[in-house]
Amino acid sequence: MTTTVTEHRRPLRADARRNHERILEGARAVFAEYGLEAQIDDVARRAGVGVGTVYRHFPTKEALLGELVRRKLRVFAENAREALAREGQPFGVFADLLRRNAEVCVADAAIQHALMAFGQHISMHAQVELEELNKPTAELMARAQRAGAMRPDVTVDDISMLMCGVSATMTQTGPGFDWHRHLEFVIDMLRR
Amino acid sequence: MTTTVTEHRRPLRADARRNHERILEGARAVFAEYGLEAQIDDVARRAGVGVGTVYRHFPTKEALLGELVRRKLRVFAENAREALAREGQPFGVFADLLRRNAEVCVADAAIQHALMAFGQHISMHAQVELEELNKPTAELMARAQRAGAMRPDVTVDDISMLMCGVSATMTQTGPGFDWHRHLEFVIDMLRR
Amino acid sequence: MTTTVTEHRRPLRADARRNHERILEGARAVFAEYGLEAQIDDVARRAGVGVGTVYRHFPTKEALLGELVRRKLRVFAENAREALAREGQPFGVFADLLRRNAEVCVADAAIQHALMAFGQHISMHAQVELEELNKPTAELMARAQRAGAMRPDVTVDDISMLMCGVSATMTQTGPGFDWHRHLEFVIDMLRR
Amino acid sequence: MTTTVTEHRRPLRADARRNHERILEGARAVFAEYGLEAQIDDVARRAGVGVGTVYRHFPTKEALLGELVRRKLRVFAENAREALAREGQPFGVFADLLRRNAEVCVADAAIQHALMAFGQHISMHAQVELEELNKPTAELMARAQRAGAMRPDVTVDDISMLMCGVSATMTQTGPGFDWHRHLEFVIDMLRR
DNA sequence: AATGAATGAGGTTTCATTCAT
DNA sequence: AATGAATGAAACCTCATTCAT
Repeated sequence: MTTTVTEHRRPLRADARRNHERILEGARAVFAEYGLEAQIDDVARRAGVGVGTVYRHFPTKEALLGELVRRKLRVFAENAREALAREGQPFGVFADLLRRNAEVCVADAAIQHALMAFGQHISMHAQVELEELNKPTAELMARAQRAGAMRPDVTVDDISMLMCGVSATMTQTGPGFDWHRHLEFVIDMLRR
Repeated sequence: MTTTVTEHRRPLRADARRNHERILEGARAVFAEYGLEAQIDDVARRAGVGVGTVYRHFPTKEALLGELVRRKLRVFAENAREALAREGQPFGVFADLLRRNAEVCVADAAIQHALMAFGQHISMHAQVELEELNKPTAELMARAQRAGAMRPDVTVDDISMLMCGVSATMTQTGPGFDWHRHLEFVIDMLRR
Repeated sequence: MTTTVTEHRRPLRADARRNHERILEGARAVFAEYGLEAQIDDVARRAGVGVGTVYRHFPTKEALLGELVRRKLRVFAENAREALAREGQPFGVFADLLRRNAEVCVADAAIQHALMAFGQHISMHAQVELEELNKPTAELMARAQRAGAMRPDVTVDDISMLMCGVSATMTQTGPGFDWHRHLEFVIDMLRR
Repeated sequence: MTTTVTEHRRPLRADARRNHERILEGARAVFAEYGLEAQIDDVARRAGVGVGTVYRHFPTKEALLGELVRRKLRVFAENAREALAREGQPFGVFADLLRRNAEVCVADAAIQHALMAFGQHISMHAQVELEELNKPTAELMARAQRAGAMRPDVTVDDISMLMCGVSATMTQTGPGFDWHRHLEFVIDMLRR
């Protein structure tokens, strides 16, 4: 696990960095529990800091959500890089990566809401992280495609798009809605 | 295309029904334009009625969205019944139905947001409409499956789930996000 | 009991007069039940007519309340005239009148609220009825004062004022609040 | 006159307490001027604070009125305790207390409306303050009664009830309505 | 740097009154 | 004359954000 500390102009004081973490963790928790309508006050309370402190670290609610999303993307990327180092059937390795990242995702379904709600914005706020994720992902896909185990016309962007659909399922509780099943359908879509 | 007039307890007065329609149309329009954060006042203004009138017809924003969703589902169902009457390759007929309903969907992508945001609730409020849609859909699928042209393990609920994923793509504007492409992936996967 | 039909420009049609009565009775009932914040719609529903009809008969909510108050005053006056015709100890007769009118009052405590809330206005809207009440009351008081049984400095206006205090007690539910007791204190105030 | 500072869980910050006072004073003023229908926005404007601040201090209009009433009751109680320490004829001291508290009352007659309108609730929200008032009042009455200068059957609750009646007179502007006169009737009745 | 009180634009909702049917 | 749908000003309340301490 690499140290994924947010890059700031100057290095934060130890206590400031501790607060930064607590806020992010608090945000994750309350958004997961109450959805996106959770208030900044709730985040602050959960994090055990004042609202002002939250705003010192994140200029807006959107920025806070953005950071949560970016962190998630970094975890995805980290997993992808690990997969790259793994031995085994290229398609199986890739499918396992999708399964693993989906598990990461479902941990706080609220981020899904964020991903949905902010939609277009995300791609702007997380350009860098998206690329970091796409690079190893593309390589894994190329391997599977060269091995003839994956549809040759699928792209990394397609994966984002299809996984976004799986995320949508995570946030729903319709009858027969089961994201594991959705994910396996997606994996089937990619096969051969 | 049958006239899908909303069944109400008592038949509404002519002017009331006209307003009912105008409100729904206005709601569809502003939600499409500004997303779910559009306000009831906006809906009223667009519909050319007073706020009070909107509240007389729909006690809450959720109720209004619910009715929009139900209407959409009724159109889906109507299309499904028509498909049932059509001649041709069962799988092709079914795939065309999915394409056609997706087009209906994209017309006002904001309703997608509603379907996402309200998620869990919708299925409760639209139980009847969902069944009306599922009945002919299931029959179409059974035909295709009997003809050996569709995966035998797919269910109607799977279709809802997968199409919900396609809808998610409609609301996003990521790089390489293209719901037509997403839909064709789904259709390909369902084949055989 | 005299026929206390409201004087209107032209005599109302039979059904209109019936509605007039039903509205007043409905108003009395809902104001008694829900207090002054009861809505005109509630009055209409209770009366079994449309809102428009209420407004045809009473131009404003205040006018409706005014009429309710006037009716009450007319009953008071009627009771006072009856007391005038009665034999017996002048003070006792007067005290009984107060007791009887208080009972009329408590029947719908909400009118009390009206009397409180509208305060100053009432005297303007019910000038005539107030005089009709004051005339026989003054005579009864004069008798009791001549008999040396009532404080000679008490006036009719004092009675209004003191009874208004008793009414206040009716609307309260404090510990030890008992309007019967309050009334007897008032009667004691007037004695000798 | 002691400084009657509101006891709170934690001591409020200096500025918060200042606002607390300003809001209460603003409320007193606007309710006095416009009656109970004055809006929270008016209170805020008069107090020179934002609406949100009013809501932070008092979650509802009723809570605000409740506090105003409690403050008034505390002043009454303070006066009662002072009377207790005074030399002189027990009945005279008591009568003067009633006159003095009535003057306090009339200062903002609108609170009377509050006492009327909210009626039943107040007694619950001001239990403590009421007892603080009743304790010294009961002692003063006992003295006067022992001295044979006051009706022996009158209780503290009776005083509340009768003064509530006097308050009602303050809010009315009928012809001949004069609360000083009403109060003297009450005092005369209590004598002996 | 941290705190949490203050802000006030903006949202929802109500209801006396009007007006088309 | 009766109806009840429509109106919209006004009330209430919330909450992202700012700012004094």
